[in-house]
Amino acid sequence: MALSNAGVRLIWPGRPEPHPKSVGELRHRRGSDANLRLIHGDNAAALRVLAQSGVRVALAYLDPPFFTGREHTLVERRNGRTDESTRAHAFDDRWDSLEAYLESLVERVRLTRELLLPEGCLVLHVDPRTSHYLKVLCDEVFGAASFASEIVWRYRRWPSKTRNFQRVHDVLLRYVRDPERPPRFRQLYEPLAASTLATWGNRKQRAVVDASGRRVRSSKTAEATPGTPLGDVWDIGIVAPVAKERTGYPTQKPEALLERLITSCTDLGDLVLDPYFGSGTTGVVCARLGRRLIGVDSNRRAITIARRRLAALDADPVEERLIEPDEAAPDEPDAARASLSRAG
Amino acid sequence: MALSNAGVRLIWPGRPEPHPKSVGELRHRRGSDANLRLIHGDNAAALRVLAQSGVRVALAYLDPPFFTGREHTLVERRNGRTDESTRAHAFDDRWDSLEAYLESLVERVRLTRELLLPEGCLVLHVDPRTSHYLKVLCDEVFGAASFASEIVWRYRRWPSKTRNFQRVHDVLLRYVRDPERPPRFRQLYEPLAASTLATWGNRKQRAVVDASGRRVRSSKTAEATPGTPLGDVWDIGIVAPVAKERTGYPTQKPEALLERLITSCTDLGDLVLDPYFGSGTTGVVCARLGRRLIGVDSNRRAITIARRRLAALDADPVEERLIEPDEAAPDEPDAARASLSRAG
DNA sequence: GCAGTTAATGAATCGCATG
DNA sequence: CCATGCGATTCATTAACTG
Repeated sequence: MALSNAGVRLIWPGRPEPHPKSVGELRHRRGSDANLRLIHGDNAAALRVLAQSGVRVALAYLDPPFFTGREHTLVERRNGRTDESTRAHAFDDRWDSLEAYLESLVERVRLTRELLLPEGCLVLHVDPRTSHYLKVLCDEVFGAASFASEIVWRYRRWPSKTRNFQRVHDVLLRYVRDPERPPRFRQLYEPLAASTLATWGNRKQRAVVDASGRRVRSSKTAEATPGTPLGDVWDIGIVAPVAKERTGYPTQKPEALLERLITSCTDLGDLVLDPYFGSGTTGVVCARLGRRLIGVDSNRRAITIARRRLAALDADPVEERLIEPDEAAPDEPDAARASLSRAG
Repeated sequence: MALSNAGVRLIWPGRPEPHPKSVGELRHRRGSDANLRLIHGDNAAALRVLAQSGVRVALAYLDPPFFTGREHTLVERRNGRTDESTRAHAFDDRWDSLEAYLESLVERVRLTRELLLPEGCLVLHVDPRTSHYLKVLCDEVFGAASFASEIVWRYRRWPSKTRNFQRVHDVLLRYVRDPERPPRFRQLYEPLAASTLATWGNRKQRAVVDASGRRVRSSKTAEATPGTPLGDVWDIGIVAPVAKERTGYPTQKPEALLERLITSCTDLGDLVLDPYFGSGTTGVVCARLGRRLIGVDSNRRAITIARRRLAALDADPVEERLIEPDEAAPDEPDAARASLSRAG
């Protein structure tokens, strides 16, 4: 039986219907490499502008706030050391209610879906305390048949004292745009299980069937196996607190995680979208793997950190500022601008 | 912010309100060890009877059908070989709709919750395609604050050809009865990560904090570490097709999985409830670990297989037959009885 | 009737964990 | 080291409905 969720719906008092909004415009600021676009502004508004301009992406990776109820800050890092004096606002993860949080996210998911190529996919990175609500809502947006995978990212961290199992995983919900069409997918492999290796070495097995067509046994072949096809539970270390990879931006995701996702779900030259760009790990991996990118973040410092990381890879991303239709000033001077000039 | 789901509710046309039903009665059949009770009959009806008799359990493990849309069968196994000629009905996993499936399960969850000790917990073992709907519904039954863990069971299996990540995990949703009270919990440990072992060996680390109370570094201590506290992602092998552990019953769960759960969530002598008993793996582990058990299954062959497995451990479980109030015959003869007599 | 959609059936598959 | 069995796979095909 195909999983159909027709009729099952998540509701709450005052849940709004989606409705169109007027779009803003993008103003170019600096940079020369149009394969890497960083957009400073509200992501919902940016997604509307991008939709109107006809942009279509192979992969959208969304790493939104996790409903922690906290305001998250970032620290400057110089020579691998944090400088506490420069602690600044990164993003606000305080919400009036679970409903408000879900509404905000599902609106972005809905807008992002419009930007997917027919063979494209969306990956929503969340926490196992909210993933279930979001899965139900995303099933409503995409249709349950478009659900592809619940990817479990298993990491290791400093244990906390609790009368419960340590929470050591995040959840990545993957949806394809069109379930009828084979999605972009490159088969990756992981090492064989120890027991298989012990029994079979790295030789492929072949099923042996008898005259009546029933299988009787397996046999070893001369062919070497590349490993077992990659599963949906990924054991990847977090970015260690002292790692060189650290940017000082909170909730930074490891490059290995993004690399696996981008390699699996896109081809060389494909366009990747990240509406919650943060310190730009997605951008770094895209630059390294030859994928094009659009990253959006409402925080000026995030854009600056991402720009520096990309500059270190000899990339010069185009930077744009989103002008929303109701903004009075055409291109207001903002406080961060001076510091950016120094940085650039 | 504590996760509150007040106001968010899963609905569908015709979703029923829970309502009380008249209870049946249990009729004793055979067996002498009242620490192990096997009940043959509909589990919802059995849960009502148990509630009325005042039974309270420390752990309820529910392993319901996974919404596969198939009828599952079992085969006889003699000397580790399957005999195809004896293929028989095990359980029916065909449903009119997702709604019907959810309704059936959530009713059992609601009834099971009533049987939990204040410090007890319920674990619902499901599939990542339905886990999200069930989590939303269970949050409604228990309150979101009672949600303890999403446990991910990662296993290894034969890969299938698909343009997607191989699905290699199940989900176990754990809820505590009373979030205000410390639940039964025994801290288990797993081996340290390879990188930790390389740096620290098996010595415990101690956080070193400076005068201002901020942590500056860690130091090695003389104390040996028992490992890292057990996480919520469990890597446990499936029961191999040729393993001695195999019963011939479909969807059999490995003893290692139940052992970890039961050891963590119960003390010696505690009562465990399994309303979807199947071939009785929960019972085998309970008998081995000195826990008491109530297992319920509507399939006569399942009860028979479970009884045999327990007999092999020198246990003689009490077997009961549930008589529902609307049943005409007081204790009807059933076909399986003769074969059971031979077995017993 | 016929096209279109859905459900049931059959075939292919190879890594895993025993014995 | 070698033999063994198989699937809470997935994919393709056929059969059975529906309008």
